[in-house]
Order: sequence, then structure tokens, then C-alpha cells
Amino acid sequence: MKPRRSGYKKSAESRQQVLDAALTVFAEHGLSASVQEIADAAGLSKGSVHYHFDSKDDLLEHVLAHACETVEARVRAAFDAEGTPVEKVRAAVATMWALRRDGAPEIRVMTELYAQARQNARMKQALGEQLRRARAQILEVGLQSLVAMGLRPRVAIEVVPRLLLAALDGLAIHHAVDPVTPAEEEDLLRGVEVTFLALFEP
Amino acid sequence: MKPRRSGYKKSAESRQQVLDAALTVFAEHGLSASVQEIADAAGLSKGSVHYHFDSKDDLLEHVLAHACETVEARVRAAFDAEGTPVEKVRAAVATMWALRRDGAPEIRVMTELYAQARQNARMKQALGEQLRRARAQILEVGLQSLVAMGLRPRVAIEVVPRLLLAALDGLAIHHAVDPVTPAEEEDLLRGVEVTFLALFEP
Amino acid sequence: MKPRRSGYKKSAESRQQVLDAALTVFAEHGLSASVQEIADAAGLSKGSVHYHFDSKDDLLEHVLAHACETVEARVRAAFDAEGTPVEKVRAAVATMWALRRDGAPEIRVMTELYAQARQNARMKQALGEQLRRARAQILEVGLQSLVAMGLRPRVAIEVVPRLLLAALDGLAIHHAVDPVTPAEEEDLLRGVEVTFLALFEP
Amino acid sequence: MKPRRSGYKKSAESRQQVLDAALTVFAEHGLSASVQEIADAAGLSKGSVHYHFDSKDDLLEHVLAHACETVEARVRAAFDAEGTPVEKVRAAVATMWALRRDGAPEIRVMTELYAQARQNARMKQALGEQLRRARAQILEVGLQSLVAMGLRPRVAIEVVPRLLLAALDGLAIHHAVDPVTPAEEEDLLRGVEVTFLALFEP
DNA sequence: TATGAATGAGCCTTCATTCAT
DNA sequence: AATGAATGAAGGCTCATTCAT
Repeated sequence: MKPRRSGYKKSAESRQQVLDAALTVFAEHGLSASVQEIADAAGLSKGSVHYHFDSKDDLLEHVLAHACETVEARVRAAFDAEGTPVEKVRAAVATMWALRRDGAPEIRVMTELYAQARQNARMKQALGEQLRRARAQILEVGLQSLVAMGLRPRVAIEVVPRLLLAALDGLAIHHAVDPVTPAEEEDLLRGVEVTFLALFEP
Repeated sequence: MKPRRSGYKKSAESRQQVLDAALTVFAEHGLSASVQEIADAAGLSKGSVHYHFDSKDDLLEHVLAHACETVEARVRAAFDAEGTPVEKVRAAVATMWALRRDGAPEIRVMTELYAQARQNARMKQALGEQLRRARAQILEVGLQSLVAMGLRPRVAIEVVPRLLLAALDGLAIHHAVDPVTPAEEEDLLRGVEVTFLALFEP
Repeated sequence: MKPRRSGYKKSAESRQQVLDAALTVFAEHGLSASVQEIADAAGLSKGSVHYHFDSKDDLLEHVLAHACETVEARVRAAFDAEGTPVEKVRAAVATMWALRRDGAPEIRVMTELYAQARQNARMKQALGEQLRRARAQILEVGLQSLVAMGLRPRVAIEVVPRLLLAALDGLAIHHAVDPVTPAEEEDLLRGVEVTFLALFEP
Repeated sequence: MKPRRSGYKKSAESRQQVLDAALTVFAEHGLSASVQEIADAAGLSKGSVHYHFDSKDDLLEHVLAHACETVEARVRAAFDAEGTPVEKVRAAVATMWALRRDGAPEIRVMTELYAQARQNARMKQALGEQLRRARAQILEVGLQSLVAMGLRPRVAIEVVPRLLLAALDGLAIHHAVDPVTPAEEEDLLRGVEVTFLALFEP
């Protein structure tokens, strides 16, 4: 069962190299980056990429899955830090924004995928599920604690995560084209918080 | 380029056909749609597309400009309808959302362009300018009237249009992948209004 | 018979404009220069070029004919200047070289045509005839006078013009790629004369 | 690019096939021959040509280099045959002429390149260097031996190779359009020799 | 006479994918 | 497990040519 020597292990390593390289290259040069570029970045041959992944689309799906995990982990880590429920929510939102402001490759790839998804049913479904999961997570992990505190939502609570994520991703795609200046940033974050809290009544 | 006098009417017509076809095709099949597809949709030859536009990128820029004008006109028309300032803003926002919910080709193309802009300096600049203009317009046309009414912004007023447009575009890209249900829609719009108004204090 | 007004005349003018422009453009940008470039240089439309000439090849043939006439006229003018037969020959050779050294458009086009002729039977024939005529002219006009002076050729006299023209055109094509320096030029011309005269015995 | 060790033998073979086919096709149909024609002649796909060479221009440069080597080798082989210095020079010249008379593909391609070089800086430089090298070789290998024999040049010795190569290449391009007849050939070669030797005094 | 418009064939190039090794 | 080699489809673009006006 266990890999005898380095054989099996080597493969997993290479596969991961491809995955990492793909994330970087896709983020840097767009989803139209060629398999060759990825192979170069991974230090492997073009053939190897297709050895590990059936097709470019297949690779893309795995990159997406990986990126989602990474992002989710980071956001949850921020949320799991100590503090009151409101502080925890605030920390999570700050992290979500920071990833977008800094152009984290995971976010870049995901925003590009939204465009591509319209032409790719599988990808559309995958992205849709990821999005629903993210919203569900925000709802269960973040909002329930607020509700438990006595805050009552002014609108159907399901739309709150939708609005929050939309605002963040919208800021991200605009930021790429017309960057938020450091001077604006503080006000912007305050704006997000104000609007977010406005959805609840004390 | 432009016909001197009366000119051959056919040319302007054909050019417009190409432009219209391009908008539709780009919206439908993504920006990677081939020139051939556009030519087919326009009922012209591939050569003709290049007769009217120097390159695919050139065509794309014209499509962008055209799309911006169209969207701006529609939103302004909604705003210019009768009503109190708040009603006017509400109508404008409703229109902005409707265009996104219905997948208007202009909006689709523009959201795809945000992805492409990262790899295309010209496009990035063009989109950036368009975005700044849109924000400026919202600020001057919409928000000033609210301020004039005595509403005072809780944050730097410049970030308000940024937040509003970001939320709308974010909703649009998510909607394409995980549609807002009719049931959600009312709550969603109310959420947008609530958050928007929360940025002001009476 | 005579053109009534300016109608006919205008046409001849335009035709000549095209011809002149073609000579210049072909010399400058090679025979692969586009019809559009020529039309631009002529200040006319692309359609006009095809109105005056059946095809690009047709135009090329006329350019060739025109160029030959021009060159022949210049060389003959040099030869017809005053002087002894040897001086006249020397003057003609000097002119032939000067045209090549200075990259006269007529010469440039003709040397490019030699390459193209291999793929174009008509052009091959046209160039062949032009070449035979040039050789005949040198033979009759130039060499006969030397023979009449008592100089006797050391080889069949028909090969003398061939050698002379070959040397000149060879120098021309090499000159374009590895220019003859002014310092070399005097020696080069002396070399041509020495070798030329060596073909005769006093 | 180059196979590291033993490599896949097929690759080097295929690459050579492309090179050979390109030489033939370029010579036969001119430098404007399409990559497709070359691929067909090589028995490979169009994609394969681009697998082995970055671009058509790249291929052309390699063809040029290859052609130069071939020609140089043949001429040197003729020169290296036994005989007195004068006989050796004569043999080399005879070979140079024979290649041109027979329309050797290497020569055809090179003469076509002279035309193309005017529009292609890289090619111009490459051809210029090749020409200078050829002249230098003639000077060092051929002429020095004549000088060593006591023959003294009548003109700066550097122009002698220029004149010789020019005459040969000039004959070549004219020959393609107005062939040297077998009857003329003997006289022609004698003419070349006479003129060549006339540049020296005993 | 002259031209703007339109065309279609052809070209170079890119690239995901396959396969023998 | 990994890759070099090869392919074929597709794409953007150029351009000589035709034609109605």
C-alpha cells in the first residue's frame, strides 16, 4: 500500500508543483496562460502536466478547489482568533478584504473564473457550489453568533452573506482596474462595516 | 475613416452591424469568441470586420465605449424620471440591478473585461476611466441631491459610489454562477437600499 | 481624337502618379509592398490602382519598362557626352555604377525583379528581353567604337557586355548588404576599368 | 533545444528534413513559399516546422547558415585539390561558377536573400557577415598564394574578391533570366580568368 | 474617371492534446 | 513516472481583387 521508495511520493510532489505553478501563472497571466507556461513554472515538461491532469480544464478545476480551501482556511483562521462575536466578524471581513486588496493569486484566479464560468457548465457548477458553501459558512459561523447575541436582521438573513461577498468581490475586480488608494482604504472598510451592521437592528 | 459627406450609407450600417454583433457574441460566448463568429453574426465576412476595425482589440474597445454609453443612458433615464431625490436614486439603483439580473450584454461584456484588463494595459486604462466616470456621475448626480436634502454621509462620500458599484457588479458576477432567485430578489434590493442609506445619517 | 477637356488628360496623370509611386514604394519596401501603400503614396485610392492596371503584376511590368527606359536614357546621355571612345565608355560605366551605388529606385526594383522572375514566367521573359537589349546596346554603341579604333577583343565579344553588366549588378546587390566604402570606391572603379580593358588587346 | 544526451534520434532527423526541404522549396518557389509547402516537402505537419524552428524567419536564417557552409565546403574542396596556385584558383572559380550555372539551391536562396535583406535588418547583417567572410577567405586562401608567387596586384587587393564575387553573383542572377548558352560558357569563363588575372601584373 | 466597400483565400503562429519511449 | 516529439485545429490578420455607385 505504501509507496515503496520515492516513486509514488515523487508523483504527488510533481502534481503539487503543477498545481502551485498553475495557480501562480493563471493569476499572473490570466486563465489563457498556456500549458507550456505552467510547465515551465513548475520545472516540468508540458507532457507532465497532462500526465497529472486530464486536460487544462481539469487542472483549472483542481486549482479552483485548492484556492477555495486556502481562502476558506485563512478566513476561518481570522475568525477563530479571540474576541467578541462582532470582533471576530470584523477580523474575518478584514482578512477577506486584505486578500483582495493584495491581489492574492487565489482571489485573482477565482474572479477570472467567474467570467469563464459562463462558457463552461462544469466550472459554473463548481463555482456555484463553492459560492453557496462560502455563503453558508458565513451564515452559520458568523451570522448565527450575531443573532444569538440578540441582533435581529432587517432583511431575510440569507441575503446578508450574498451582499457581503458581492461587495467584496466587486471591490476586488474594480480594485484591479482602478485601485483603492491607501487613503480611501480606511473609509472603505468602515463603509463595509457600517453597511453590514445596518442590516441588523440592535 | 469616416465618410466625408453623405458617404456610402452602407458602410456606417455595416460597421454598426459589426458592433452590435460583437456585443452580442462577446456577451454570449465570452471575449475569446472568434472574429469569425462575430462576422457570421453580423452577416458579413471576416475580412469585413477587419475592414471596419483595425483589430479584434480595437473592436473590443469600441464595444466597450458603446456599452458604457448604453448603460449610462439607461441609468440616467431612470434617474431623470419624476420623483423625490430618494425615489430617483432608488429608481437608478433598481435599473442598475435589473441590467445585471437580466444579463444585459453590455454588463456581461464589461464584467468579462475586468478579467481581461489585467493582461491588457490599454483596456485596463479604458475600464479604469470608465469606472471613475461612473463613480463621479453617481456622486454628482445622485449623492449631491441627497446631501442637499440634509442627509450627511457617515464616511468619506467618495467611497459611497465605490461601494455601491462594487456591490452591484459583485452581485452580477455571482448571479451568473449562482442566480438570485425571484424570492430572494426583493430582500436583496431592500438590503442594498438599507445599506446604502445606512451610509448617511438623517 | 484629342481629349476634349481634362478628362483624358486627368487619367494619364493619375496613371503616371501610380507608376511613380509604385517605383518609389517598391524600391523602398520591396516588391511585396502592398497595393495600399502604393495608392497612399500616389494620393489615390486602392481602387484607382486597379482601375489603371489590371493587377499588381501588370503594374510591376509597367514599372519595369519605365525603369529600363529611365536607366537606358541616363546611361546613353553619359555616353553621348563629348570625348574619345574610351572616355565615353568610361563615362557610361561610371554612370552605371553611380546609379547602383546610390541605390537608384530603378536599379533596386530591377535587382529585386531578378529574384521574383524565377516564379513569374512573364516577368522572366520581360527581364530577359530587357537584359538582351541592354547588352546589345552596349555592344553596338560602346564596343563597336572600340573595335573600330583597332582594339581587338581577347574573347568572343558577345560575352563582354554580359561580364560588364554582371559585375555591375553583382556589385549592386552586394553593396546593399555590405556597402562599398568611399575609400574603396576609387580602387573598385579602377578595377572595373582595368578588367574591362583587359578583355581587349591593343 | 538540443537533445541532451543520445536524445530522440527522430528529432534531429526531422529537423534536418525540415532544413533540407526548406532549402529546396525556397530555391524552387522563392522565399515567399509558405510554411505549409515546406512542411509538405518535409513530410511533416506545419506544426512540426514550428516545433523545430521558432518562426519562418528563424528557419530562413538556419537555411542561410547551412547554405553558406555547403557552398564554402565545396569551393574549398575544389581549391584544396592538387595543382599550382593558379590552377587551384582556377578550379575554385570554376566551381563557384558551376554552382551558379546549375542553379544550386544554396545559391538561389542566397541570391533571393540579397533582395529580401533590404527589408530585414537581421538578415542584412547575417548576409553582410557571410559576404565579408567569403571575401576574406578568398583573400587569404586564394590571393595570398598568388602574391606569394610574385604576382603584384594592380589595385588595392581588397577589392579583388569583391569584384570576383560580384561578377559571379551578377552572372548568376542574369543567367536565371537569360541563360548562358553552352556555346558562350567557355568564352565566359575565359573572360573571367582574363579579367581576374588582369588585376595582377607579373 | 475614381472610389469606398466588401470579400475570400491564404498565411504565420499558437496551443492543447496524443503517444511512443 | 515523465517527457520529447509531433500533430491538427483554430485564430487573427493581410491583401489583391471585384463591384456598385
